Parts: sequence; C-alpha cells; structure tokens
Amino acid sequence: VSRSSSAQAAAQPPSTRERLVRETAALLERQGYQATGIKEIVRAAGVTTSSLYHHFPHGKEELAASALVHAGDRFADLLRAALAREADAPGAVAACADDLAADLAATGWSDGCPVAVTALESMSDAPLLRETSGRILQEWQELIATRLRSAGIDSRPAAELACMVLSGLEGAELLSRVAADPTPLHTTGRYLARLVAAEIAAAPAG
Amino acid sequence: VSRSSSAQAAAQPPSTRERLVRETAALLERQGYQATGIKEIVRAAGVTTSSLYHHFPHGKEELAASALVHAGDRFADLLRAALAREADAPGAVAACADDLAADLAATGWSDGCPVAVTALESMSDAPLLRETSGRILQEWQELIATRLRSAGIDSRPAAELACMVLSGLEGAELLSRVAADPTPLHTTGRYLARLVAAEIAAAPAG
Amino acid sequence: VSRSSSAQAAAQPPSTRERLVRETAALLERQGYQATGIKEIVRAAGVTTSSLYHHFPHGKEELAASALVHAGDRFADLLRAALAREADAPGAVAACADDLAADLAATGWSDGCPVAVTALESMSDAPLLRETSGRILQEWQELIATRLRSAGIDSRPAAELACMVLSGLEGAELLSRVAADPTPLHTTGRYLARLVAAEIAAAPAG
Amino acid sequence: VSRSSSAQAAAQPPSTRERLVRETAALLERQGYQATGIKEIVRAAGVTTSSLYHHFPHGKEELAASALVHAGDRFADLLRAALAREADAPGAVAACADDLAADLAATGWSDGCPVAVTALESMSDAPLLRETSGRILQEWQELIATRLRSAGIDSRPAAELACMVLSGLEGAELLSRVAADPTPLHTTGRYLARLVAAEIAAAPAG
DNA sequence: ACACCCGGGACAGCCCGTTTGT
DNA sequence: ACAAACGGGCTGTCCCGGGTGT
Repeated sequence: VSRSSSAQAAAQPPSTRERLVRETAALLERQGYQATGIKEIVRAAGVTTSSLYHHFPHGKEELAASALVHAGDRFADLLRAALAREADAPGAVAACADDLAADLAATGWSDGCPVAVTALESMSDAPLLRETSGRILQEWQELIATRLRSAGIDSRPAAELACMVLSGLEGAELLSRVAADPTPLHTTGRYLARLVAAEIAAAPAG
Repeated sequence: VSRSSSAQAAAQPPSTRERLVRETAALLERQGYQATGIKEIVRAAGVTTSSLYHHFPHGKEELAASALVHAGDRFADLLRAALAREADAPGAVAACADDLAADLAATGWSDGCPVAVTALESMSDAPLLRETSGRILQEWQELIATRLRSAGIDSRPAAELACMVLSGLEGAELLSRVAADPTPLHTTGRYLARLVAAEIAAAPAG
Repeated sequence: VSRSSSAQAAAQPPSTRERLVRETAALLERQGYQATGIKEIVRAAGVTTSSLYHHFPHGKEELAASALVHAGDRFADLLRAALAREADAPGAVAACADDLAADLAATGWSDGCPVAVTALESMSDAPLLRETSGRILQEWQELIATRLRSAGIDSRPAAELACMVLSGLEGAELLSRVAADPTPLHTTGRYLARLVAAEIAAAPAG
Repeated sequence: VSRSSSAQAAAQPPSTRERLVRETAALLERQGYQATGIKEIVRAAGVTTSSLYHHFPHGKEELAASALVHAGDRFADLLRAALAREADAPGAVAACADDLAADLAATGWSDGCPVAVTALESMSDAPLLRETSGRILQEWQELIATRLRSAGIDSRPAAELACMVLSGLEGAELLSRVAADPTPLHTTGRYLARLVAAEIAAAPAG
C-alpha cells in the first residue's frame, strides 16, 4: 500500500500531488475534516487550487480520502514497529499504547489519529470518507490480529481481541488528548496487555 | 449539574434558551461542531439569531458548551440506568456497551456520543469546548468508578478501570459507527466485563 | 404592479433592495444574465453580498427575476407612452418602433430589451427567469392588444396582431443592435403599421 | 460559404477541428455563449484543451465564431429549403416560420437560433462574435430578399421586406421559445405572408 | 503540426458567525 | 426581540498557457 514512499523518496522533490496529500494529512490530524479549508491546504502545500482540482477532480473529499490512506499507512507503520519490538504479545500491545502516547505528547496533543475525527465528522455527509475510514480501521485491526495469532491465539478470538485493542487505543487517545495527559493511554495499554495475557493463558495451543 | 430539568420541566413550553440547547445538542450528536451552522440551529429551534446572541453572548462556542453539558447529562442517565440494572458489576459494564449499541443502532448510527467528535474538533480552537468535554468525560468516569467501588473494588483501581471502560466504550462506538455494526460494542463490552471480573477476583476485600 | 415608484420616490434614498433591483436591471439590459456577476451587482449597488442574500435568499436568479419585473415595467411605460401619443393605431405602433430605436441609439446600442437576452439565456437553467420573462412578454402583448381593440379591432385578431407586433419589435431590435443601425426598427415599424391599417380596414366595425 | 461540408464529408471521421466546431455549435444553440464553458466543449468533442488552442489560438471567442458560421449555414439550408418548396412567395415565407416552429418544437424548445442569443450576449464584449453574427443575419436577409425578388418584387422593397421577415421570425422564435408554444411563429408567419402578398399586389410588374 | 499532463491566477455564486440600530 | 447589514470566507470552476514528447 505505502510503496510510493520508498519508490521515489530517493531524491526528487515531492510531486505536487504528494505534497497535497502530505499537507492534507497533517492538517486533518490537527484540525479534522470540516475545519480544514481548501485554501489552507493549497497554501500549506504551495500549490494552486487548480492543481488540486486537476489531481483530485472530486475536490476536498477525494483529497481527504487520499490523505487518510496516507496517514493510515503511517499509523500502520507505528503499529507494526511497536508490535514487532516486544517479544511477548501483551508487551507488544502495551507498547502500542505507550508509543502512541509518546507520539501524541511530542506534538503537544494537537496531532492525533486522523481517522477518528474525520470518520466521525463524515458520518452524515462524505460517504467516501466514511468508507475509507472503515477500511483503514479494518487494516489496523488485522495488523493487531496477525500479531496476536503469531502469539498462539486462535484466529477468531484474535480478531475479537484486536477489535477490543483498537477500541481501547482509540478511546484512550480521545481521553488523553482532551486531558492532555498520557495516563489514559498508559492505563488502557496495561489493561489491554492483561487481556491478551489472559487469552494466551486460556488457549495454550500454538 | 442537571438541575434545570427538575426546576422547570413542570409543564410550560420549553423556553427559547431550552429549545436552543436541545436542538444544538441534537445537531452536535449528528454532525459535530464544525458542520453545524448557526443558521441551521436557529432554524431548527425556531428562534431568531438575535435571541441566540441574547442568551449566549459568546456565540456558537458558548451555546455548544451548554449543549454538550445537556447531552452529557442525558448520556450520564443512560450510563446510570445500565449500571444500576445489573446486579453484578461485570454485567453492568457489559450492559452499558449493549445499551449504547442499541441506542446508536436505533438512530441508524447517525447520532452518537456528542462529546467525542466535538472534543476532537475543538482541540485546536474552541478551548471552552475542550474544557467542557474534559469535564464531562471525567463525570462519566466517576459514574463508572463509583459503580465499581460499590462492587468492592478499591478506589484507585476502580478509577483506572473506569478509565479503561470509558476508553473502550468510546473507541468501540467509533468502530461500530463507521462500520454501522454493533459487533465492536458488544465485543468490547464482553472484554471489559472480563476485566472487571478479574479485578473483583483479585481484590476480594470490600 | 409598479406602484412602488410613485409611492416612495418622493424623497427618501432608495432602499438597499431598491438599489439592488435597479442596478441589476441596468446590468441585465447591457450584458445579459450570465455575464452579470453577483460581485459586479453588489459593487454597482454599493451593498454587501450578505445584504443581497438577506433580501433575495435564492440568490442571483431571484434577484434577476425582480430586476426583470422592474425593467419590464419601465419598458411597459415606454410602450404606453408611445401607444397613447399617436391618435391612429397604425401610427401608434410605428411610434413604438421609433421610440425604441431612439432609446437604443441613445445608449449606443449597448442597452436593450432586458427580457430578450435573459429569456434566451435562461432556457436551459433558471426556470424562474423563464417564467418571469414569459409573463412580462404577455403583459406587453396585452398592452398592445388593448390599444388595437380601442381602434376597433376585434379581440381575437387584436391579440394575434399584438403578438405579431411584439415579435417584430423584438426581432428588429436584435437586428438593429447587432448592426448598430436604427433602420431595421424603422422599417419594421412601417410594415407593422401597414398590417394594423389593413386589419382596421378589414374590420370596419367599432 | 459552407464549402467544407462537401469537401471532406466523403467518409473520413470528422477531424478534431470539425468536431469542436460542431459540438460548440450545438452547445451554443442550447445554452448561449456565456453559459458554455471550454471544458464542456472539449468534453463533448472528446479533445484536449491544448488541441482546442492549437486550432483556435484566440480561444473561446474564435471557436464560437466558427461555430456560429457553421450553425448559420445550417439555418440557411433550412431557409433555402422552405423558400424553395412553396411556389408562391407568401407561402414560402409562411413555410419558413412553420418549418422553424417544427424544428424548435422537435427539440423541446431547448435549441434555437444560435445567433440571436450569442449576438445579444456579445454586445458588450466579444466584438468578433458581434461582427460574425451581423454578417450571418445579413446573409439570411439576402436569402429571403432573393426569393422575394424572384417573385417580382423590386430590389429595394424586397430588401426591406426581407428585413421585416427576418425580424418577425427572430422575434416570434423568442416568443415561441419562452412560451414553449408554436403559436407565435405560426401567427407571425401568416402576417408576414400577408405583407408579401400585399407587396406583390402593389408591384404587379415582374 | 499535434496531443498530452500539469499548472496559473482570478473569480464564480454562496454562506459564515456576528453586530447594529432602535 | 426584530430585520437589516457586515466583512471575510467558503468550495469550486473559469479560460488559458507552459513544458514534454513524437
């Protein structure tokens, strides 16, 4: 999915399209979809409005969808890294929460999961964004589920537990951000790790 | 906090201010803060713009804050009811998730937690909304924590577990809404109940 | 219909709405509907865009419709004056063409019948403008028909002849404007007068 | 004038330039000049914008002028056919009106004389279009005048009568289109025929 | 000569949240 | 409490020209 990064990140300056997607992703993380204006995007990316509409004929929504995919890939990288770092599955899940907390704190809690707010904002209008958000959330769940299965958890409970883990992470991120406090993420990470440990203990197979 | 309801809910038609708050709350649940326009609010409430600025001199943000408090009280009612219905604490937590799922499904997943999206949208601007959202989320956590303590869990772990429960609920609501599927909420409810049960088993005192 | 002119033209400065209608009518005569921008209108009228949308919530089309009515009334005045000036009906019809020619020439053939171009432009979109144009053209025909009936022509032929007269005037105005030459209007006026005279001769009653 | 048709209409697919002109003519008939966008044209013709500017370096106006000539030729064909069908000159003139009515009604009154609206729209700007329109209208008048002269009318009155006839046709087309009703065209055709008959009777030479 | 992708400014019509006279 | 006005902002489209290949 995120192959473009390695393919052309060699040296050439990011293309107009690339810059649009990147800047939009950054703005979405910070402000959400509704509060991010087209003008703001083109100003940040240093391109003209016409260029935007050349690359994204359906306008803001199409661009935001691309930006969501981009941001989703970056978040997937974060998840993958955290999940791979710890040898035991419970620790891996907790690492996700802790890394996320560190990441958010580093930006002063202004940036955040770009999918959460955009998805919620796009419930009524913007069906394309809603679908895209859904797919991205699914990807993340599968990423987590795969890690859990590699720890010996059966496929079905692994999927359900991954859903729980992602729910916990997303909800805790909300609480942490509004409080500007990493505690909710850390606490949630600990409990999620416990759940994973319990599941492994219950299913000793693998 | 929600004392106004008993004070004047006797019979008289809802005041202008009341109608504004109620309609705004409804719109916030459905569309979030940014997508809800002043004109839309006054049209829905059947009042003039000037009346709005008479009652809420600080405009949209102040009105939205009042609406958040109103909506937060209603959600607290839902929590209280669910927590009180089940005799055992784990069941009570699961009931929260299930009630929430039923509630959201009944509106076609269009309505939702009014605080989540508004809080996320108001991170960059609208500090009043951010503070208000934070207070409301705190209230909910305390509501849950109180129920957990009454089940014999110590004060400190009860608070932490309540944080985990609320995180799970909020995150699962996000997942359920974007997928238009109650499964994430049910699954999360089950796991949260397990955590509560484990905590009770671990702390037999009380 | 055009009672407002006498009612308040006494002294007070024209209201915002009045200025909008007047300036729009002037611009429509000169440029047509499509070439006249909202910004141009508000600049000419010295009002803000928001004021425009306060008085004409449906925007450009609604404003243009009002302007058409206004301009139609003014053109009806011209017709009435010309029709009343000459004692004989044929001369009255010719006077219409001549007055129209004089009027158009006085503006360097830049102004013209505001209805013609707007009606043609609004065929595909802007149904409100189309209806309004149709009504105005009907009014003018009736004005002419009434004059013909007062000259002894029966009701039915008077209506048909009025249709012919208006067609001739509108078409000749087109030819005169693109050629910047009053001849087509004068020529057409002469032939129209002949038709009226023939009709009177054929129907000696009255 | 319309030599291109015979020259290359043999079999080969219409050239890029040809397609541009044809599609533009069709759009001008329906929407006028201002409402027809460059993008709309290139989409309809299936060519790229650069191709358009290659063939018509002066852009939209030059293309529209070519389209006007093309459409004018087609309308001239209609006039010629109608004028030649009827043996007597009055009947020939009436046939023009009737054929025009049939033609317009067949398109649901959406298409129309492409010159009228474009000419009126181009009065203020687009002098090239104005000149082109003028020439085309002149051609049509001469077409009619020639037919009248062949019926024994002197050169000078034939030219004037042709002016009257074209005025009547154009004006009646306007009235018919806005009313979506062929009656104005039919009525006008009848009266125009009467004028021609009277002229022939007055000038019995030939 | 011809066609492609891409970009450039300016402006289209419209609506935002807000304030003022009164 | 009301209509009226404010000024800036919104998304989107206008018509057009460069750079590149062929």
